[in-house]
Amino acid sequence: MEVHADEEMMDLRRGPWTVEEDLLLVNYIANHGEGRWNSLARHAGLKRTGKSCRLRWLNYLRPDVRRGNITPEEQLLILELHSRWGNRWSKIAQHLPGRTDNEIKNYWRTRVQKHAKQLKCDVNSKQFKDVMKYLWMPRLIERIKAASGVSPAITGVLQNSPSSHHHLIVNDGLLESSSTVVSRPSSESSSFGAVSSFSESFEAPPATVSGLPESADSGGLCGWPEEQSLMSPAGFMEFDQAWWNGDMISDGLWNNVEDSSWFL
DNA sequence: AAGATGAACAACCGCTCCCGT
DNA sequence: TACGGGAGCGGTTGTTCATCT
Repeated sequence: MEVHADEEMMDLRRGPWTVEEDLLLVNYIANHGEGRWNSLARHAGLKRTGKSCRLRWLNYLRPDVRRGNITPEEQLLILELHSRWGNRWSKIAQHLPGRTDNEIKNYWRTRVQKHAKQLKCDVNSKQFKDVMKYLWMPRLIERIKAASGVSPAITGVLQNSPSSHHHLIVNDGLLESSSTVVSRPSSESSSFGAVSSFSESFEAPPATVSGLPESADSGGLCGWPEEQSLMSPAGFMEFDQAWWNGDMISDGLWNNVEDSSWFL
């Protein structure tokens, strides 16, 4: 390949890193710190480009890199921050300590885009954003609550949420106050079947939360702080009305949602 | 048991921006 | 001010591993 002629001339390695290469890089940085990556690569005795060394260090070898599954809290943050900033992976990663932009990008592509594909809609479409906002994120919140109560990350998302909020649902034609929300009116009747429960009584959030933007620019799905929160009563009522009218999510889309448990 | 398929993740590529000269 | 090198970012590709048939 023409493109790699220079690298081949300089006998530069490509592809997966070996244990020996990792050790060389880690030891060099431990002794000399990070520096100019090209010269670092040379001085460390690595036959790699500076770029490759930087990527390996930042995404894999750095001691504070978190490994393992993306937690529901992190998923929720990613959904929210992506809705706010789009594909600004590094910016999003800044708010998920220990996670790299690459990891978040991969998560988005493999999980989120897959779900959009399953639902047969574009990941950037209003439809899919509604599914995220009204189905996926509530489910995540429910899971987080069930697992361990309200986490610091989640309280940040819920910064604008009321400390206690009951949601009106319709079940078999009866209005009742409940924490159960998000289900679909059946095609034959206007009743909600209970699907998920959340938002019942989140603790009052702290004034500031680490790991969250100090100044939000455009408002995301939850839209803190300046946009109306999903968790706010007004947000629910707006959603309810649209849902009741049947124009929130199309039947076809709903069938796809119903058929899958992907948002868990 | 073996091949096919898909998901998850690691790594690379090209572009842009920034900064020093 | 223009230019060149380094660094960072987002998109894309390649590889590995697990699951399915």
